[in-house]
Amino acid sequence: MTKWNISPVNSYSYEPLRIQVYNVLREAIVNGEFMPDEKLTELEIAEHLSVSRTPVREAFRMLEQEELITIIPQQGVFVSGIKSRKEIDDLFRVRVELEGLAAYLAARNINEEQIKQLKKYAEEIEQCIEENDLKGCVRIDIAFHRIIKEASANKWLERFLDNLFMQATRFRMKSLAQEGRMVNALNEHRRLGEAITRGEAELARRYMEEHIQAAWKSILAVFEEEHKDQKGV
Amino acid sequence: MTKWNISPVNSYSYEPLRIQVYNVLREAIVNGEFMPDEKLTELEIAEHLSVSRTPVREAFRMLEQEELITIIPQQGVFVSGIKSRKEIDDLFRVRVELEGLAAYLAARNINEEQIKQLKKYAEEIEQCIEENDLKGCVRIDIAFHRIIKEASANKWLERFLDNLFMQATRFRMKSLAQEGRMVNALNEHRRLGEAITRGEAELARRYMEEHIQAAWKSILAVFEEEHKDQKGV
DNA sequence: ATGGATTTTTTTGTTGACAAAAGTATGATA
DNA sequence: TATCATACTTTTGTCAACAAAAAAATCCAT
Repeated sequence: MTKWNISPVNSYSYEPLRIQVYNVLREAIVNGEFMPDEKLTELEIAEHLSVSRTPVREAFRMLEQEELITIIPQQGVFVSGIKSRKEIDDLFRVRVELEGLAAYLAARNINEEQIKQLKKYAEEIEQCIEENDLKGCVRIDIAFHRIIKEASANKWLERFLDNLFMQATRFRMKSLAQEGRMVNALNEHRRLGEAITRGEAELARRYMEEHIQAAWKSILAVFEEEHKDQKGV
Repeated sequence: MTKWNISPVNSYSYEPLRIQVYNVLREAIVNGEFMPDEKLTELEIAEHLSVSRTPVREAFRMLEQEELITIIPQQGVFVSGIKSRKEIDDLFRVRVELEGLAAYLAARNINEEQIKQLKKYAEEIEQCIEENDLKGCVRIDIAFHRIIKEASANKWLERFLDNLFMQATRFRMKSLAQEGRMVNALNEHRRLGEAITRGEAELARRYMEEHIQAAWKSILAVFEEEHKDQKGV
């Protein structure tokens, strides 16, 4: 039973099992613990986590709405995977728009506490780059975007960005690993953070749009590289 | 047992019960069959639809991800309702952006079949206005936006717009019922449809943004009217 | 009557059992 | 050997029963 490395659920938690199972599975999918297109069977997951099928089924229904899995009735549950260039384009086309809006709103709403955090991350990421700490970079990149998302203080925007973010996560590491991408991202973050801090909303939006577009291009490059000898398969 | 007027499920359908229940409940919520903040108990819904609690529970998990209901663990399921001005603002702030993007993409992707439909709706809505047929207007307004959404051919955009659209539906009727709003909406639709048909993407985006902003203002007016003597309650 | 503790009822959370469909293996026939 | 029908296994869909928590009702003391 060591097929997967997924955290157990906590029997002493007051949270319903379905929510714990949901969290465990979401993490596992986002972190690539399950392979894309892999079939997840209720019983197997349930036994791994030592719960019955019911909470697993309910967790599946929740994950389905976020496109992390695909449920085909009477057949089963399959892990979603980004498989075509169009899917990447669809994802980033929307992300450019929504992250841009988030930056715009953040520049108008951000409070002192959040500004302080933004500055802290700016310093930390600089250090990560010096040490060539890829994982640290990814962690801070995520935190940076989270602050802006929260500062936008718009429920729908936050929800949608969460969805898109999870989908993009699998690519983030590979993208940042590219030569020069990390340093570019740092610079993009810096001027973006400054624009938000100064409350220049339209400028912040433009910088964010350019930042996401750069990430888009970078991820496409990774994708094309991975698929260059699989054309027409 | 005539508390609600909700459609029964079809025992001969091949669709799993959870999906049928989900569809029934979604329609009921969007059409205002349930009151906002009303508590839905599993057993009551199950008995109404002559199914067991299991498919009802699974339908609840699906509806939760769309914010149509709020689930509080160990307490129950409550119908969501738009209750504050900020919630309307949050909704429309994002909708302006996403509908605008949809119009932009539609102008670049739309096919002959969809153009024909767009023109058909333009004629039909004119007739509805003459006959002062409010329900017809709403129906066509929905169809009009659906065509543009589908023409955008972006999975994420379509999903998010669906979510926002459902939330806005409860207000749509009241908004269009306002003096002059129907005629304005018609004109906005017309120039928007023409821009899309001609493939003028940036123009289509601007027209759509203005159209959604007008709807926003109109809905705010309705909302303020309804709450003008409830300040500070 | 009012407030608070206690019992009763209702409702949610979880489980295991059964039915039905899909998937897999077996075997006969050409 | 390939193909098709049949039996077998696995997996999903649904249900009913039980456990535990929350909500409601009852009772008592003031």
